[in-house]
Amino acid sequence: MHARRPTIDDVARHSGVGRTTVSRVLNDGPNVRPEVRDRVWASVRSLNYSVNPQARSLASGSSGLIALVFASDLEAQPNSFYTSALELGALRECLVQGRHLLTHHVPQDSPDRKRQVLDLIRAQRCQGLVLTPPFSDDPELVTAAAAQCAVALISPAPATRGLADGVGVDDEAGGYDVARHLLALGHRDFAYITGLESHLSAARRLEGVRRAVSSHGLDPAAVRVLAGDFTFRSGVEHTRRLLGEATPPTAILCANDDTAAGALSVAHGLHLSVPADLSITGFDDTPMSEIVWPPLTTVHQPLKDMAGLAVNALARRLTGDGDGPRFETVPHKVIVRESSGPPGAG
Amino acid sequence: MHARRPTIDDVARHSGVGRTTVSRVLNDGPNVRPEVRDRVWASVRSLNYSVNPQARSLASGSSGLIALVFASDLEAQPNSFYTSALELGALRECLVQGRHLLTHHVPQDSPDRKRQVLDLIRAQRCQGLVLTPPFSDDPELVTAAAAQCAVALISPAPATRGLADGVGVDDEAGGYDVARHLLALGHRDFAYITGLESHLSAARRLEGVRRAVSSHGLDPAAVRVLAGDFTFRSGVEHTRRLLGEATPPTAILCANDDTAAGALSVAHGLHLSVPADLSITGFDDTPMSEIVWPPLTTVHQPLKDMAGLAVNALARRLTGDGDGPRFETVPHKVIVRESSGPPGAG
DNA sequence: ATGAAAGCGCTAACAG
DNA sequence: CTGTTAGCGCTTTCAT
Repeated sequence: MHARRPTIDDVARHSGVGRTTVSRVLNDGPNVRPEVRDRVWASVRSLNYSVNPQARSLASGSSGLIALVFASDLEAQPNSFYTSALELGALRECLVQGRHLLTHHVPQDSPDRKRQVLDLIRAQRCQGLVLTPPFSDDPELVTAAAAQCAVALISPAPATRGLADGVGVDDEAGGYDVARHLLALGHRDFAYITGLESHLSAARRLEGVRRAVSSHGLDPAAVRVLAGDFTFRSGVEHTRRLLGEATPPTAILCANDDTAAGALSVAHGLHLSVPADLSITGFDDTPMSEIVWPPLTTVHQPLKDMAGLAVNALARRLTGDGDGPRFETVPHKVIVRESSGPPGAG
Repeated sequence: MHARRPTIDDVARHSGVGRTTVSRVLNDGPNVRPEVRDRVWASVRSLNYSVNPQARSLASGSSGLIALVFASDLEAQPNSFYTSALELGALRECLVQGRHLLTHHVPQDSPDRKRQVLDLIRAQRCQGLVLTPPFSDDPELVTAAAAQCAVALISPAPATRGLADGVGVDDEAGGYDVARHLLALGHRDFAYITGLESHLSAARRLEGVRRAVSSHGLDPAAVRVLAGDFTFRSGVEHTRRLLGEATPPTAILCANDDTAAGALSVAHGLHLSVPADLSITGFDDTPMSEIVWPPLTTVHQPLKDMAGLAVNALARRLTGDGDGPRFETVPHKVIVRESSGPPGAG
């Protein structure tokens, strides 16, 4: 397909220095005269040289690889916006850090998911792992992974926060805040469609909702809770059921935007007007919340930043920052759009 | 973090054979007695050995890397569903082929996008490249890339089909088919919101629409054409303008689902009912088309399969299949949902 | 059918 | 500041 690529020795010869010096220049090492440095870079450009990453990894014993692991199925495209946002954020930070990103999708429910993750580290020689929910909630998995390489967690449960670095919003507060928003609008009768129960971060959102309800002097047990799974479909099914009841809730809070979109869809099908007849809220503030009609009131989560911070934490760790595991809370924000309003306006 | 990993020599010693034999077993090579083969595999398992991919690449001179290149910005998440589908399809086939996928996002409008793509090949030692639109339409880029490594194109324009392998639906026929669907419903007055003009595959959809209109005895020049860019936003803006005209069209065809979602959103904002007052169609059949209300009539494109076939073509090429460039047409299908119906029903 | 030897291109001590 | 010397773990001739 093409001629032999120039090697580091070609550059050394071309610029009249030793191979080690070229290596130093390439790696921004110390102890090289500026003059020589320039000469070497000139040779690099003129020969159109670029280091062979495989050779570098082998020699340095460091692959530079970071894996981003999602719990999903290769067949499905669950929460495309959610995963894309994380991936983009991770990719960008990897670029900055001079590392490479491997994206991996591991079946949610696979019994040997732990094995699959560990195999990924082993087989690819990954040096860092970004674990997303619900993997980031699993102390056993996190412990096993952390024994093999650096680990950073997206939205980890409190139980795993001591085991590895982590980034996330205060999910409980996020739930509390949306619920307060609805209470302020006058709502008193709520339903909450949860995410998969294994995703603890989403479960904490419900706790926040309950706290808000309590703080308003209402009975938190009166919040109807339905077990969803983050999908559009689960939003559809549960909302259909809820709206078939004798006294449907006036507001449905959903564990994420996809679920809320499903709820919205059912409301339309029944010719209800949102928010006059029913308020609906999501979580995440993915682009989906602006795409549906009416645009969703939701809780913003800075997903790209979170992934970037996770990669950054890994990079720090890999270059020898020896602190204990640190959890970084990033700010969330209730974004009020048109899917929420005062109840009974219809 | 952990002890030294076992190397091929450890396995050789453990199973009492030479290093070369182990390598043969690992690579399914010939000339190994079944008995020995079994013994080696047993050692591999018992030592929990796995090959070091970096060392293998270096020694064999083959990285096993395939890059999937998107024209987009790291900041934006354009067509998340579209890119996710392609990525998932490519990932799955890479798994089958024992190769690794590198996903790359190159700024659309970057003047040195060609350089960026070529640098990717050079710097990462990629052996194969999957190019998506509009990169797959650019003969200069494709030619330059094909000189460096194997290339496969997603939805290439006719002009690039002779330069590398390609996969895609018949876009012209897709446009024709949706338009026929609307004509059959009784529509006579159309608007078409295009994608970026550099994406030739989307432009061919418009040609198909025009052909359908002509074949119905209507003037194809009467189709109002608006220059969009595949985004939700462009759907919003153009639809707002269209519906402000004295005689708005009865049907708006969009270059993709995102744009159609934007059109839908405007219709809702104006309290028009879809499809009674206005029919709207998309293209791609991403999950978005089922998420919006009403669900979109659209043209299905088997994106995951397309990406898989592209990777497969690369793999064949890399293992020495010396045919000329082959373009594979995959089937499209009009999916009729509720965003299209007879005009004037409102 | 198997093994010995020679690198792949690079980084990393260690000498100067 | 700079070069010399060893490998990193694997595949690949080439003998046997």
